[in-house]
Amino acid sequence: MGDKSLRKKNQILEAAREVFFKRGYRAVTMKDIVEACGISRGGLYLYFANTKELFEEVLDREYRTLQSVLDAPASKNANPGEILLMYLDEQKKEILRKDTLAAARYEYMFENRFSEDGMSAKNHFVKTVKALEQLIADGVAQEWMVCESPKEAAKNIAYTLEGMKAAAQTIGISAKTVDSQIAYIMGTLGMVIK
Amino acid sequence: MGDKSLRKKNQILEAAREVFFKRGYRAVTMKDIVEACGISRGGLYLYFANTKELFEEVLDREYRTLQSVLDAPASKNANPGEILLMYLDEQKKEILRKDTLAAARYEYMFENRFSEDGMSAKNHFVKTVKALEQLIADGVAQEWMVCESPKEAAKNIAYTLEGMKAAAQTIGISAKTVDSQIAYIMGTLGMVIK
Amino acid sequence: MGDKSLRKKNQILEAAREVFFKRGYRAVTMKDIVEACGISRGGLYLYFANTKELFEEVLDREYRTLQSVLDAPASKNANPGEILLMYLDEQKKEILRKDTLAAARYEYMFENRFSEDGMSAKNHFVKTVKALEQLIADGVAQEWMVCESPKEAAKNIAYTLEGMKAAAQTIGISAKTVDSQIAYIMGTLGMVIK
Amino acid sequence: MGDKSLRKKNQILEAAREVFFKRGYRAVTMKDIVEACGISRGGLYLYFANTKELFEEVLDREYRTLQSVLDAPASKNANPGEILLMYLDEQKKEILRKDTLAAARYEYMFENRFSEDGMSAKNHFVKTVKALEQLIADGVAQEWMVCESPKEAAKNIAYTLEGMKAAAQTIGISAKTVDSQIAYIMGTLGMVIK
DNA sequence: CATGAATGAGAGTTCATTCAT
DNA sequence: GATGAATGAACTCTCATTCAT
Repeated sequence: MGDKSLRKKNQILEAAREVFFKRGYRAVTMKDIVEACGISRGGLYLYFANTKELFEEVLDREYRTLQSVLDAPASKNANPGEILLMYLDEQKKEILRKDTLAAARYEYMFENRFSEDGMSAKNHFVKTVKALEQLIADGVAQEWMVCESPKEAAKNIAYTLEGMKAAAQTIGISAKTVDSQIAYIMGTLGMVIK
Repeated sequence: MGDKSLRKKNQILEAAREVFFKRGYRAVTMKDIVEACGISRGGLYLYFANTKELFEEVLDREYRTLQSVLDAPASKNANPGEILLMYLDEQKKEILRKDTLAAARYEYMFENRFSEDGMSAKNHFVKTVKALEQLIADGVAQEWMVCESPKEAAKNIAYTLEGMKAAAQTIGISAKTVDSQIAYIMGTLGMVIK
Repeated sequence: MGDKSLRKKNQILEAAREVFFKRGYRAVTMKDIVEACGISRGGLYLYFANTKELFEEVLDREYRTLQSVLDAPASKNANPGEILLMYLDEQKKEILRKDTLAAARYEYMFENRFSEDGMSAKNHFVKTVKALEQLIADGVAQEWMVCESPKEAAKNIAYTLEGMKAAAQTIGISAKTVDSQIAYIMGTLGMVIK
Repeated sequence: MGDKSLRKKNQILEAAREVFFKRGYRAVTMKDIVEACGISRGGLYLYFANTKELFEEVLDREYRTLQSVLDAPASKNANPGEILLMYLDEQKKEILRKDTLAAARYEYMFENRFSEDGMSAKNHFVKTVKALEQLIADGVAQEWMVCESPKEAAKNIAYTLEGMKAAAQTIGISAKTVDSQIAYIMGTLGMVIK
């Protein structure tokens, strides 16, 4: 695939992200995409066979962008508690951001829940839990935190965040609620937000 | 609407539940329902105008069934901690049950997240949180539990459960994980499962 | 058909007239009629097999009502010119009346233009032309009017009225226009409206 | 829209005209058109959204064709009386032609009598009346005709023609009758057909 | 590579008509 | 006679997908 093709593909993905954000996953038709990115009907099929394939690439790009933020070694001189707080603040932004693909992602995952396609989401989850567990274990070792089962605590944080994300897309959630949940989580680990 | 009509309506709702469970919300067409309950194309329209209306009634029935379990005064001689545990066990069943409408429910909620139709879900959530808060407050007052902010703890439980429900429908969750999360929750409230 | 049946039939016809007036001929469904007269779906079929049959009876009733007005010997002491004017005034009312079945009648006639069903309309037209011709011939004989070919004059009046009726149902017509056309017609017969 | 598209559109319009002529306006379905012009179901929708849109374009074409005949400067060396006669002869052909859209046009107009869509018909009528009025005024000025109110005479001609057109589609009309009506009209203007 | 007209399957919906009660 | 639930054919319209240019 040439350079020109790659640029075109990126154009499509950007326009598609907008469409998926606005209309979710299932409601989106190839026609919608075609209209949104001003490409020809047949032309789109040269790059993507269907909306599923398209969405998967959109999601991939999204994950990569998010991951790069999270993996950044911004934690040089920070203690585990500070790092955890930074992570939770990042998640807060994600929960509350307006132009999220979260709803579309859920739709996609529900649709493909019996197939293998949800694996990348699962891997992402497992990875996150492990990182959190390590963080908490470190926090306990360095006596910043109090926790008997870092593994369960990590999972609990992950599920709580997942629950807030789902709620944000369905029944709604306020910034204040997210804040107080963050404070509560920190509290269960024996830390207090200054 | 006569007695016979009501019976028919119930038949349709039962068949429809099966279809929604199998295929989610959006993928379901009136034709699917028609074929599932051996009624004529036009006949179905005598009872329901579209899949949305149908699904809302299916969901209503579902809520009523669940609610009746929760509202049951099974708590006569139980202390707050025992009641909470019973509630969490009930939720565990719901999280793990195979024939759940959860995925379809999420699809429905995402689809209608900007309209008023999601309100019943929100009310259900708020109600649950209030009940949990009361339970924890009682538990603290009777010195069964330790908790500085019952309100946040209640919300935390609700979001954790929501996160596990969402996870169950997407990346999957094991009974063991649910059990250990229940234990962890009880632990944060200063209780230990025997 | 018993007395009760006849009453029921009349009820249906009255409700049906309203429906045909409001929605024209073709747009009307048996369902519309059923809903308008509060009879059962199957019940309606005991009296009328379809909307065509129904409309024909509604039209028949209408003709009979109109005819009775026109045939009335209101012309005792009137001269032919006065009678003609009276007739034209009657037609003016018909042209301008709001609750006319004219549009539905046209629809019906166009629909059935190749069948025998339009004959009653044709008979009605021929009868009217003959009466007008006689009137004009009398007027000429008694030297109230001037006309070389009463037959053509009569037809001309009939077609002009028909044209105004059609116009009233499509592009609209004002009372003033009808008035001036009546005056013009009288003028062509050498008469002047005082 | 390319050249090929335009040709296709014209093909559709021609096939559609045939269908509308045969079956009127309301009875025509998109399926009828599809079958008549050997196009695919979806293909037709690329050009026309519904039968109304289609019929309006068919009618437009028709009007344009008719108009071009009337606007032709065939009147170089003709006096007003001769022009009027030519016009009436043209109308005679229209009244009597077998493959006319008149019936469908009436159906369409009745159907849309309360909307703005009937306006083009009204404009057409008004335009015709004005042209006739001018013709008669000229005829009177040049002493070919005798008429006290050219405006009313013009309207009378228009309504008479309209009446004959309607009659042709419903109760029928013979060539002889149209001829004698033309003669009568000329007579009322003080002219005699040689 | 790129285009966009064309296809046809299939969804939603309505209605005349029937028939067991 | 009277009811109204049930039927199934038919209609409108949309969309993923193909294919000649």
